[in-house]
Amino acid sequence: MNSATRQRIVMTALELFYEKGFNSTSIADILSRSQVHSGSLYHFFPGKQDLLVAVLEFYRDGIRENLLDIAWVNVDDPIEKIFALLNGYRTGLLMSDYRHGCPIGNLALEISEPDPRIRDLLQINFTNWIGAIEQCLDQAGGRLPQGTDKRALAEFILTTMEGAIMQARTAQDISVFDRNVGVLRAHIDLLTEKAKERS
Amino acid sequence: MNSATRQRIVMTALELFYEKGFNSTSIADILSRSQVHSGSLYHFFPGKQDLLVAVLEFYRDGIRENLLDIAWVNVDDPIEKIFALLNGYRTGLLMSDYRHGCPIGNLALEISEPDPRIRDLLQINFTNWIGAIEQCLDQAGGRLPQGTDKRALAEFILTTMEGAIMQARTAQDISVFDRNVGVLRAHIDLLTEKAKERS
DNA sequence: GTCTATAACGTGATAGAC
DNA sequence: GTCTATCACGTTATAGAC
Repeated sequence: MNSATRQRIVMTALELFYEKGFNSTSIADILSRSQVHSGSLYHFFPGKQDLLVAVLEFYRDGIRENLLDIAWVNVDDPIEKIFALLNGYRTGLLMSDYRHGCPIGNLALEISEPDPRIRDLLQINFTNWIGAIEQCLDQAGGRLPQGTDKRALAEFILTTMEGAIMQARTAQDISVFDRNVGVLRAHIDLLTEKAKERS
Repeated sequence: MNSATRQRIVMTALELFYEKGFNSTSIADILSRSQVHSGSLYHFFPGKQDLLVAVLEFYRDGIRENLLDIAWVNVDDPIEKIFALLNGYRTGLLMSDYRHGCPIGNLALEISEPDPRIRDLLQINFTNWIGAIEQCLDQAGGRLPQGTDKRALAEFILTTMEGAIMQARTAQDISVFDRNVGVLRAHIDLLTEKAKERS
């Protein structure tokens, strides 16, 4: 079930979907980059959609070790964890010359009529990301005003990330990303200031 | 140059790109829905990319009358104009059963290697939108703290809109859109409160 | 499980009469 | 400018030997 070939296929598909999008990636692209032959691929995956499912499952299962743990190395403060994660996407943009944004976000906008498996997997990936941020906000506990809706704020942080990436990619200019994150930082600062006043 | 046929082709392409995306829309789709024959289409447009250019030019040239004027009917307050515009996208999501997000945002994420014409047109469409919001913020003048970077805030509002749409579409749930707009509203309220303190 | 060969289809695009 | 017919190609997917 998890042969080396299968893994290579999934990782290659992941890369290509990330760089070019799902529709613009052909099976032939995947075959040539992964050095696998058509028969092998179709042995593991009935069709292209199933390949996408496998990729989304990989993201879902690896969010901790492939994303969060890497971004949070040497970062302890829960608020700074949030900005460290955003900074990871910033680095991805720069390193890839604006080809790599957020893999889930790209797919979420590209797939207009997803089959239910795919829609659910996109959603669970977003939900897990939001959940991780919400945990940070919970840990930041008293620094936020009483009654702050931490779930809504976590969703808003995802929103900021996705929107900032979209604009930076289009402009091919990181400064718009930085300004967006700056406004988010300003908002969180206003919240922490407000929390201090009360105490 | 602007025959009825040409217009019908452009409007049909606009609709289909909006609903299904650029790559997932075939020339055949456009021909059948617009009731035009292949020869006519290729008479006006050398290729599919040129059709996208025409669509993006239509958005660029019509932002005032097709978007802003409609959203701002009976809305005078500059801050409320911002939320009225966001509410227009909310309505679009609901009316289309989450198929219609932001046409520019969708294309911006879908087109991974745009030719320069297309990238420039995506960018100018974003810039015009941001500029309209910035004008609102300028009009709201003294209600914001001195030294507020209104351009950055306008970019951030676009970010909020795009991210909120992305999440609402994926979840097929308008409440996440509303919560995102709610956090944006809270941020702007905090800014106006802060401006009042000073005076 | 892996390989080669190829089928079946949809795609963007063209030719040429009218 | 519009129409029909069709090409050349790339696509997903399959067949069948090994």
